[in-house]
Amino acid sequence: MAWHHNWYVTHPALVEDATLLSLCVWGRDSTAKKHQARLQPHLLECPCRRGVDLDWPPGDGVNKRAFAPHRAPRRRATMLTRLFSEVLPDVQKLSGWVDDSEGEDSKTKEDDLGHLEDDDLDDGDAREGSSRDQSEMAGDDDDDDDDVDDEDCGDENEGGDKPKKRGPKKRKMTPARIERSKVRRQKANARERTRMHDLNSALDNLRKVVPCYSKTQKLSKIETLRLAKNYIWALGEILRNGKRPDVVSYVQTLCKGLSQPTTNLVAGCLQLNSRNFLTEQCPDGARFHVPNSSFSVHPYSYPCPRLSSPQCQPGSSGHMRTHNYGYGDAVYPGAVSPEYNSPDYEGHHSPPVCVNGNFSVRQQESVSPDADRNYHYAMHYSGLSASRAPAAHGLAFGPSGARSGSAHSENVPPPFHDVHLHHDRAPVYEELNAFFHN
DNA sequence: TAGGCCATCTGGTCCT
DNA sequence: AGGACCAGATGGCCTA
Repeated sequence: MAWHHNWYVTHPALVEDATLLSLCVWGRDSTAKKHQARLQPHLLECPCRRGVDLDWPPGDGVNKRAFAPHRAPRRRATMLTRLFSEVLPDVQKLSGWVDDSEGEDSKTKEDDLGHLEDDDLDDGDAREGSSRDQSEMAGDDDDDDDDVDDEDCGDENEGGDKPKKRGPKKRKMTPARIERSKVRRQKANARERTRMHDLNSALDNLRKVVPCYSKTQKLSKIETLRLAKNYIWALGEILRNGKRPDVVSYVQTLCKGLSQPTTNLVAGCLQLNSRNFLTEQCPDGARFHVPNSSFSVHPYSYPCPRLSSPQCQPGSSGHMRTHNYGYGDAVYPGAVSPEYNSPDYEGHHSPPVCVNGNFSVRQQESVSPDADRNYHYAMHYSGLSASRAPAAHGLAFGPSGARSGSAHSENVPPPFHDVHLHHDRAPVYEELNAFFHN
């Protein structure tokens, strides 16, 4: 459904017609009705425009973004609503709450989104009312001393003889009450700010542990959540299937539902990071070979503007290379050479992600005895190549594994530090470790 | 300039 | 009463 001017147009091909209709109505053109009749079956009036005199296009000085058509995206579900609609079904399946086929999965998602779209449209009405209510509430606040009278007036205006509202009467707003209310509001605002900052900090932490991390080009909130969901899902699939994933399906899983720019970013990271894997594990290496760091296009590559930037071109001082971060010759996904000077890429903050199925354990930089007693460190799906990182290859999961991984612990980048698992999960990872190292 | 993303303010609701 | 959480509204910033 395309959005245009004052209407939702149910078919993109009708956008131009809708434009014409908009202009006719705006210009009080007599042909407006004719156009409207023709388009009627395909139009849905913008809910927030109902009952409002048309003033399109808005003149100078009018906040065009506040104007209905441009506010259309805001009718979409909020981030959390979307998140739940997208993530919850997968999480449920992953955790065994529900069991359905893959085919039904995508259908369910589409249905969910469809519901959302429908709800969004309906929401317009609700919001209109809500907005009206809010403005009335605001009016009450502004009119402080008259609020009780206003309320009574409202009743009289509507019904005349209607009985007065029952319930507690609003207390008159004295200056002291207004002041208290103000202070309360300010405190609430401060709390809300803090709360949102905490939420954002948590999201930042999440950004650091999903497969693609860049300090300067941050994933958006919703994309971070989507990628995290996909990442969890991909890891779950590996556990379920018990075999190394195909690089293509791994990338596809990670990029499922992501926007094109994010897909490019993630694919770029994985392409970069899988370089080692690709050249070592593909007998027909040419298929995935990334010659001279130029990241030539193969059937599964994604065009990444950043990767095609001059900095990334062969011969430039900033061309991308894998980077030794002090883990022997470990190659970290997202890691780039120090020679890659672009501040945009902070590959070393990315978690170890790999498509070759090798796990490794990261040890905290300095582990207190207490921490060591209570936790062992999470396994990461690592980009360590078996042949290039023999130390990592031999790591074991669980407490002993954590200790064995401490050889390079001082080099662990900060983002990994707060990732740890409780001991009661250790057997699972030991089992995993055994599997992946057989 | 439209659209995406974000921060902030705000009022409502629920809970303690 | 007050805090946590939520969602709507709004305006700023950035990018294609």
